[in-house]
Amino acid sequence: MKPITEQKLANKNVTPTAMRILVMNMLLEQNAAISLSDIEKSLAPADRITIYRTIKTFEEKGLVHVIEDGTGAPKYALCLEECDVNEHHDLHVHFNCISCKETFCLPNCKIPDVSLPVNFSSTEMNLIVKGICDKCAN
Amino acid sequence: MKPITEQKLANKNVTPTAMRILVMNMLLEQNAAISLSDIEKSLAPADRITIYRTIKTFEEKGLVHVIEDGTGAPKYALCLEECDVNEHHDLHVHFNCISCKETFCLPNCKIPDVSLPVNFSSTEMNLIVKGICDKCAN
DNA sequence: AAAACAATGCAATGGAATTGCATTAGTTGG
DNA sequence: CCAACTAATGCAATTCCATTGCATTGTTTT
Ligand SMILES: [Mn+2]
Ligand SMILES: [Mn+2]
Ligand SMILES: [Zn+2]
Ligand SMILES: [Zn+2]
Repeated sequence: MKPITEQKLANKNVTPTAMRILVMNMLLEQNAAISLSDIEKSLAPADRITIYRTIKTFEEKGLVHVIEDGTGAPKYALCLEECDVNEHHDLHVHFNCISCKETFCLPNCKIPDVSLPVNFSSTEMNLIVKGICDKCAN
Repeated sequence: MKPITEQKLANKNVTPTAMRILVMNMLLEQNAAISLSDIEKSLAPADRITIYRTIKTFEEKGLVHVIEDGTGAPKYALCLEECDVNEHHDLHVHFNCISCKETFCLPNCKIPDVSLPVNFSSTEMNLIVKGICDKCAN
């Protein structure tokens, strides 16, 4: 097992089983967010439900965050270290390229403050930008 | 048929059938976005698939916009007049209250500009804010 | 009225999320 | 090391929702 994989799992008290190591390694290799079925295909013939539960566990433990990019299929990407069981802190923008269909985390692109109507208070924000990514820009 | 209902449908060249009038009236009564199953329950025993196709038609014709609020069930709300077949122009923030679970359009709350990384360009943005709404505030 | 087109209702399909449960692997106290 | 317990897995089954096919019905056009 790569040391980084081991560390990621250990940091969040997730016991490093074979499947979890496979999924974590796959997540570490990505430069875009991936869907459950992406993982299933890549890890076939591994059991679909075990993958599902692995991702659920990762999500609960603050290892990955879900990105609803409007394409129908939720995508997953590794969290920053600061995330934990109780709260995710990925307050960055997510970008869905309408050309290559990839969804990226933009960790340096923070969600700006918005002034809500009076008596509304916010605990969480989610900004999806659609457009053309750098690789697809002509 | 209420004149406003008739007008909404006529404006977008949607022929006013019985089902479409029912659904449009229901949408007009709401002060929060509603899901397909909300409509189904409210209009029971009307045919589920016809409701589904009605909403699809409304969406395509620029009568309603979809809100993916992260709750799993897509919500629908009436568009502003400026929306049309080719493009929706509802660039406002959507708010999902974690207390009452309702999802609201905040038409006066525009999505702020974000500075994307170099060579990324945006065509569309979607901002969901979660928190406590005015009615649920302490 | 006939033909053409649009909308509907019901059946059927398809896909993905979720759960139940029996089995297997891993951990811990004695 | 063994028994007892807990965690993780694999497979079947369920549930839920979106979507399509098709025959029927309603509407518009000529
Ligand atoms: Mn992210
Ligand atoms: Mn809206
Ligand atoms: Zn791209
Ligand atoms: Zn509320």
